[in-house]
Amino acid sequence: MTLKIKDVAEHAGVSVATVSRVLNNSDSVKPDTFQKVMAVIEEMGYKPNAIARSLKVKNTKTIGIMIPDISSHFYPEVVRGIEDVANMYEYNVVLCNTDLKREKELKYLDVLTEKQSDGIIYMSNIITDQLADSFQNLKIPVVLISSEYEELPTVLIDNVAASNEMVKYLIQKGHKRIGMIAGQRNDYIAGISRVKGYYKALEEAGIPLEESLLVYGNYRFKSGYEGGKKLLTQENRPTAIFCASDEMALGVIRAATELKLSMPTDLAVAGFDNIDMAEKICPSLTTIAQPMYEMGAVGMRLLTKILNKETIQQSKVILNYALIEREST
Amino acid sequence: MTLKIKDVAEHAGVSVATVSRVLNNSDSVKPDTFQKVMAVIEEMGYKPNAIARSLKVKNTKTIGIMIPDISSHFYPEVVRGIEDVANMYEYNVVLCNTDLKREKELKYLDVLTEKQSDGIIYMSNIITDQLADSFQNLKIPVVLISSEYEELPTVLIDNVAASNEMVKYLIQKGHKRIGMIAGQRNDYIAGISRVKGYYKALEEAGIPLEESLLVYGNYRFKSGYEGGKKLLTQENRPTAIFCASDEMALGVIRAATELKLSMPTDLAVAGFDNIDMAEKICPSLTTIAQPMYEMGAVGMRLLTKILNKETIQQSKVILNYALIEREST
DNA sequence: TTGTACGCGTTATCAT
DNA sequence: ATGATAACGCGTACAA
Repeated sequence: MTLKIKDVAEHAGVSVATVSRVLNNSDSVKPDTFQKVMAVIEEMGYKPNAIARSLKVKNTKTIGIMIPDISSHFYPEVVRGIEDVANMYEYNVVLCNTDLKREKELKYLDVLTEKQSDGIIYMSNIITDQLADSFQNLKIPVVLISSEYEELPTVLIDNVAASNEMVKYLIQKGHKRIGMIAGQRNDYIAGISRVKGYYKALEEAGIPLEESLLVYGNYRFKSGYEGGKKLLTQENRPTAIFCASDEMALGVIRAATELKLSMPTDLAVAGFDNIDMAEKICPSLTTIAQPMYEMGAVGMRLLTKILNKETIQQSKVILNYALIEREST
Repeated sequence: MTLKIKDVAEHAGVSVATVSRVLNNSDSVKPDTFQKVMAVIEEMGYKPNAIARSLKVKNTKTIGIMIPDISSHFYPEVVRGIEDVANMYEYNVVLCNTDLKREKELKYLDVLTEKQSDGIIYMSNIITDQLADSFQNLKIPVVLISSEYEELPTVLIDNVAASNEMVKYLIQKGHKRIGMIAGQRNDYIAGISRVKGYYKALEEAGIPLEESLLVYGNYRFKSGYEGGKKLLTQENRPTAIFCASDEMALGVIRAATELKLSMPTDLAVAGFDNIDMAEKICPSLTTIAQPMYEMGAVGMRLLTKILNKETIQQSKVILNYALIEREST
């Protein structure tokens, strides 16, 4: 049987109330008794039971992180940002991989609720109405990262502007036939928005759109590889390819290498995200840097504010991105 | 105020005991009443309070994962394996990034204890005696992954054999001057063991050891890059370099590229781990595949067995590795 | 098969 | 400044 507050109280010759007081150094307790109780706690190696405490105080200092898959790039860095500031505010994080499966999401929402999590951070670009419904019915606050849904608090970058800037940059480099490997069509943030920026840049430059230059992927390497093969084997191939994710850009680089195209002379490749590998591979990758760590940190900070019932001036936080020029263009 | 079991009981016209029974479908409850109670639960949208439950049943269905840094390669995949089987057994995981800092480790150990975690999975190659002490004093079970400490249960691969095999492979390829970028000197698993395998292979082939061909790094890209520069700029440079991690191998590839060496003709490079990028970069990387997902899954499975007090036949699980030949050699 | 009542380990209110 | 005690929401003997 593990030690309880009562055992400490008896050994110290005080009441449990007093022990509780020194534990939370609340109220006023005479310095003498404080010392005495502290000594006994040390000596016995007593550790308070946070579960019992939570039952009483109605918070658990625990939040849930819902992401598609921790083993996919982009997320670990964000999660690290979340955990670091969670840590500063004495929160723990429980990790939930949803694989974007509806049942898993709902199941986790249930479990997190039942375990009385104080809040939830949800990440992944696609939010269905049904899921949003569940969020609304939740009694615990939710913060979105790189997602958007009506009035829910969120932190992200301006995806349209970022992709627009990247395509403009490619145009300035002299490219006229610019292909794009886009994200998913039902993904407002990383899918639709980035295509929008691409279209906008071409229009502004007076370059006609060509349907055959736009293919869709799912952000993963394989889809980039396949999309790259498709774009590069057609007659009159593009001289530059812009990808909605770095992983897909790596796929394009591999495809180009197999086709004996050298970069950036034969082909320019640009990505999106700036995952850590972007600067490590050869050729290193020109890309849009999303402040991943910061997105996590800011998202968690926002959540703590909500949990503390502080007034938040803006519930949609737009972070800065940056175009990073490297060897691939 | 949120719903309690009592509210359900009143609405259903039964006692709280009965409601509790249908919730845990324990004991025997008449099908009629079962249905009735279930209906009320549904209708009211009642969700049990897992905290109160935990206080009573003395388990939380939550385990802690302690790793150095989720944003460093290798870990996300392992964590995914852990989470998947944790999920199967209805456990949740709380993620703890320790940065290998002693105070953070101890702090997390405390918090996990106070929050009554059912178990802990600890990952990171270096375990000090002091930390092991804390483990021993812990009342909750610990499983190690890719670590080793006396009798603590663990899952890992045979690092000596794996590195030995890789170096032998390089020798068979005709290399005589083989450099190595090793891990840390105080790291028994990924540091010392892999050097041991390297030495062994050289000795077995009758190749004399040369001190200048062995440099130490810390598994990260930068240390690989610097080590690579060092090895490749010395007179009579090695024709092959074996790295104790893929990240360091990527560093070597970058260094070699900058020195205008082409792979594998001028230089062969081999890594260790088989992180997902290993097959995506150019040249793709020859490496030792550690079954990362499986290591996590098996580790968690081991923990559930311990938690269920099942008898475990072996507390040290050695998993299979594989040498994967790719373009870099 | 169902209900009553106690206990899980805390915190917080109200006295003293 | 300190102590007694009632919650917190649930599971489970023990009774019925």
